[in-house]
This record gives sequence, C-alpha cells and structure tokens, in this order.
Amino acid sequence: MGNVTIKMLAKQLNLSTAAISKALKDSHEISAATKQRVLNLANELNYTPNPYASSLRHRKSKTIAVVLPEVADSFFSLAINGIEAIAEEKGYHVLIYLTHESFLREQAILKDFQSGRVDGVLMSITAETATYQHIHALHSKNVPIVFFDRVCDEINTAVITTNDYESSYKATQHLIDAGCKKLCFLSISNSLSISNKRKQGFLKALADNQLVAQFSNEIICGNDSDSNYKLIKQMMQQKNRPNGIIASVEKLTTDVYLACKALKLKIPKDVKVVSFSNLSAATILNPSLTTITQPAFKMGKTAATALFKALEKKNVVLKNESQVIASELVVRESTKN
Amino acid sequence: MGNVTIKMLAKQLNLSTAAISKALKDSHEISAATKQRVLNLANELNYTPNPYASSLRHRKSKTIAVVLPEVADSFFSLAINGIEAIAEEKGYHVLIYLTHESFLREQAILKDFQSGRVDGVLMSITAETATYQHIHALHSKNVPIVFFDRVCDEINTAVITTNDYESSYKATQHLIDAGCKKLCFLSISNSLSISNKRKQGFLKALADNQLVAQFSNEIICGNDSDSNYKLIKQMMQQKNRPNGIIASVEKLTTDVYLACKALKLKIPKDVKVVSFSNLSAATILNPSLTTITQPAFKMGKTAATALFKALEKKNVVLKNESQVIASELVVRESTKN
DNA sequence: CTGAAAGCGCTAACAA
DNA sequence: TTGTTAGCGCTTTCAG
Repeated sequence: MGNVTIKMLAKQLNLSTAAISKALKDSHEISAATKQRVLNLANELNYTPNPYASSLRHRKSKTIAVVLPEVADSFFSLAINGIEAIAEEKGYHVLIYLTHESFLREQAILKDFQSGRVDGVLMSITAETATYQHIHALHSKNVPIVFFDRVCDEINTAVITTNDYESSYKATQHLIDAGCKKLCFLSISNSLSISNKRKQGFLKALADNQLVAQFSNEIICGNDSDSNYKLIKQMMQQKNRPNGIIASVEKLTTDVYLACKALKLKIPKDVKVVSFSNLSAATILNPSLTTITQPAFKMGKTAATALFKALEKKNVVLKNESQVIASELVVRESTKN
Repeated sequence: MGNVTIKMLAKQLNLSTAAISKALKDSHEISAATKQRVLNLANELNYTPNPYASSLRHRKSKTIAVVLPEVADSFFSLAINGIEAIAEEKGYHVLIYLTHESFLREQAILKDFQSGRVDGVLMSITAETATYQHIHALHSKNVPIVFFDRVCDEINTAVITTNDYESSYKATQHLIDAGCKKLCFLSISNSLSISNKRKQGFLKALADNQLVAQFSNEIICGNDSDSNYKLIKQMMQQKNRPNGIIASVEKLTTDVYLACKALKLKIPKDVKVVSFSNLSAATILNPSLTTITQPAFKMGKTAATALFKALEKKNVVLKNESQVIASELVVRESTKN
C-alpha cells in the first residue's frame, strides 16, 4: 500500500482532513473554489481512497460474497455473469467461494462472514447440506442472504429458482411421449431442494402415465465422474435397463453418453436422454442433446437484484423478492423417435 | 455488522484490549491461564475479528484479485478452480472481476486496485488490450501481478503460459499429416500474445510444409458468436474453402460446427477441425473434437503459487517464477482420415 | 465555509 | 505478564 492519503492532500493544501473529505464527496458545505483545488490535487496525485478505512468507519464493505459448489459448470458460470453484471453496476465487489460440495467448507465460509467481511451473500448450497444452523447463525446477524438454484427453504429470505418440478415433469412426459416406458432419473442428492423437486416432477409424470414402480427408477450420483460413469454403465448393463434417462444436472451427461458408447447403445434408438443443462455445445453433441435449459444468467441477475434491494433500502422483506423463472425444454436429437 | 469486538471481551474479562489481542494470537507474553479465559469467552460470544480493521492496521488485505475476460469458458473456470485451491490453502480471499474483453473495464478495475484493496493480482488481459500504461501504473505501486494465459510481456513479472507456439505447430502439422492442404487459423485478436504465438506456430508449420500463401489463411473473430458464425460460414462457402481449421479458442468450436452443419459439410470428411479447448464434452461432440487441451487447472494453481511467493517473502523476483506448462494434443474424430 | 476532535476495531511500541 | 498509548485512513458531529 503506502499510498497518498487525505492527510497528505490536507497538508499540501493547508486544509483540514475534514475539509478534504467533504470536498471529495462534493458536500455543499465546501466552497466551489476549494472543491476545485482539492479535486485537482487529488487527480494529480492519483488519490484513491482506502476502502478498508472507509469500511471500518461505515461498517459496510461494498462487497458481496458468492458461495457455490463449483464454477466449472455452465449453469454456475452463467449465473456468475449475471451476478457480476449487477454488482458492477452497483459499484460492489464480488468475493467468490467454492465449496466443491463440501458441507464443512460451507460452514467455515459462512462462519467467516460473521466478521462483517461482506454486506450480503448469494449462495447455492452443497449437495451435502442437510442442516442449516450455519446459515441461520449468519442470517440472524442481519447479513442478507439470497439463495439461487440450490436453495434453503428453512431460512426466511428470497429464493430464486427455476420451475424445477414442472420442467422435470414436462421432460419426463416428453420421454414418455417418445415411447419410453422404462425411465431412470439421475439425481445428485437426497437433501437438495432442486434434486427433490426434479424428482417429484419425474415421479408425478410417471404416475400420471401409470408407469409407477415398474422399474428401479433412480440413481443417486456423487461428485466423482468416474464412479458416476460406473454406476450408469452398471445400470445400463442390466437386462431390464431403462430406455429413457433424465439427468438432473449437466455434468452427468458426459457419463451417460460415454457409458452408452462403451456399451454400444445408441442414443436415441436404444435409450433417449434429456438433461438439465446450459451447455452451449449441446447442439453439437453426438447426438445433439435435448435439454432443460435453465435461465442461468437471469437467475444470477435476479438474485443479485434482490440482494441489492435489501442492501440499499431498509425494511425490505426479502422473502417477497422470491422468484421462479421458467426453464425451457429444448428438444434435440437425443430424444428423437 | 455490529459485532462483538476485542473491547467487549476486554471489558468482560477486566483486561486490556492489548492483552486480548495478544492472547488471541497466542503470543508468548500472555499467561496460559488468561489465554484460556480469553479463548473461552471468545468462543462463547462467537468473536470474529473485523478483517477491515485488521487490514487498515496491517496495510494488508489478505485478498487477491482475479481479473479475466470471462468465466463461462472452460479454460478460465478451471483456472479459477486452481487459483481458489491455493488461495483457500493460504487463507486468502478471492475477488473476481470480469472484463468481458473490454479494455476500458480493465483499466477501471486496475485503477481501483491502486487503493490497496488487494495484495496481489492474477490476470489474463482482454483481446483489446494493446497498451499497458494501466498495468504499469499498478505494478509500479508494488502490487504484485502475475499473468496467466493471456499475458503481457511488457511488465517485468511472472507469466504462466502454455506452449502456445509448439502446440499450435503440432496441431497444424497434425492437420497437414491428415491430408489438409488448405488451412485456416481462427484468431480472436491481433494484439493478444496467445493469438500471435498460436498463429506463429501455425504459420511456421505451413512454411515447413511449403504451404505458405496458397490461401487466405486467417480470420479474426470477434466477441460475438453470431457474427463469428457468419464469418466462418461465409468463408466455408467460398470455392476455395479450407479443408482444415484450427480454432484458437474454444468458443469458436460451436460456430465452426454449426456453420459446417448448415452448409452440409461433413467433419472430418470435408473439413477437419482442431481447437484449443478444455471442454469436457469434447469427447461426446458430433464428431468428437480433436483438441489442444490446456493445463488450465495447473496454470491457475501455478500462477497463484507464484503470486503467494511474492506476497509471503520479500525480494522474490517474480520474473523468475515464469513457467510454461505443456498442452496436450488429444486426437479424436474431427481430424480423422 | 472550515477545523478540531473523536472513533470505527485492531495492533505494536513502550511502560509498568 | 499486563496495560497505556498512539495510530492505520476516513468520516462525522460539533465549534468556530
């Protein structure tokens, strides 16, 4: 650091630090003439206010945190784009924390936020997160939190989601309409809200089509691509294997495709596949992938907008800022008849 | 904020704030007994030190910045993973800034860093960046900067790159070996170091194979996928269209594939394609894509490690921490004969 | 219109 | 071993 400070400006101009401070924020109690002098010198010396001194004084950091499982994922990276767009506009800084699906890490991160490091938090919880004490603790310290995608309904705040239940239902119906009778849902968690909603939508579509309990319909995948690949391959080797698969998250797509390739099963002839995914390369896959495309960018933007509402005005009831933004089923070759 | 402070602990324990401060950092000049009392109360009240007060005092923020063009890109998102892994280990916080290839934005971001907001910077410059005054200004304030991937050679510091020239040469030779005689290089910038090195490698391979000047061999793409698509399509409609394409960045792949599809040109029969890419879905594209896979995660880690060396020790000559980490040519169907 | 002084929370000399 | 004091840089009363 070792930078030019208000004190230096004050000395050079024979003014008090108070006067400088006020002049710099264009206070009406400073004459136009001195304002000019101050601004000139500040520019000349390239003065930049120390943000930490300012934070200490104001008890505000002008910084928000984004806490999420992973960044190498097209949903999350697009969501970050949305968040960043709003933060930039508002002049806030964005700290990023990756949990890599570790509950312990999530706890540690939120604990740190009790220090006042950030003014607000945007988060998507881990697939492991099943208790919420750590979130409650932060929330009760009046740090506003907005959840997006992987939300926590136990906290009284805004949750920005997509229509997981409906779009999963729709995708399942789409598979059924394409002739699939043996369907499998690839989940990643038992506790995650999105996993459950997507699964419920799936199950309801099965029920509505009298397809319940015909088949062992669910696999819970983990965080490791290798073992997911094996799990899927194993399932596809069974005599009574599924002929329709719905992957609840993007990263499972590659494993499904590779498992089918290894077993010489043709998509969509032998098995049809649809995935929740924002992969821009979905159109150029082999075969091109039918996706439930989530409004990732918009969800990030909306979540950030809600958070800033709480940061900028008092008495905002964040709960009321909750939004559900629709996903889109984009039909491609992987579910063709 | 409004949190429990050292002062409160001091009052409750009838100690001075200095004693508390020392006890909390396990100073040897505090008795074991009082240390225990302090720790107990601190835990009980859930004390978390105010990082901004500490930053102000120490003139250190324990925060680094990552400045890059985009996060929705598998190279950069993997690099962030690498950076975050090291930062987490070191107990540093990571501020993220996206330039979206805007030079103006890059300037503004770096200007802000003059305030001492961050202890160090990791960056990949924009495709527009052709002057370096803004970087010099920051660097001369003794804020360590480490470049990765899209580096700036004008600054005397560490640059972490991959072997752009060699891998581009190798990929080009691979296309030539596969029978391509009319090659096209898709660039994204005239000023970017990586673009130039990749192009040089390409041109050298052409020259070594007596293929120079047979063909208008280069297209400069922009930041907009639509117009890139049109540019590529237009080129592929020419009578003398290329039969081998090397895409210098991942995002151009989709445009190439779609343009070929639209024109009913078969990859690899009519045109072979290789791309600098870290897309995990490369294996399941139609056809699977031959890539120059960059060591993204490792580059992020290495860049962060170099930066922390400078942050933790004095008199580290960052220039000496520069590294070139090899990419790998992964041959798949898109260049098959 | 300008200045003096206090304090945000923490820490490092220096005293006791 | 513990306490006193001063100050990091900035802002905000309150006085002048």
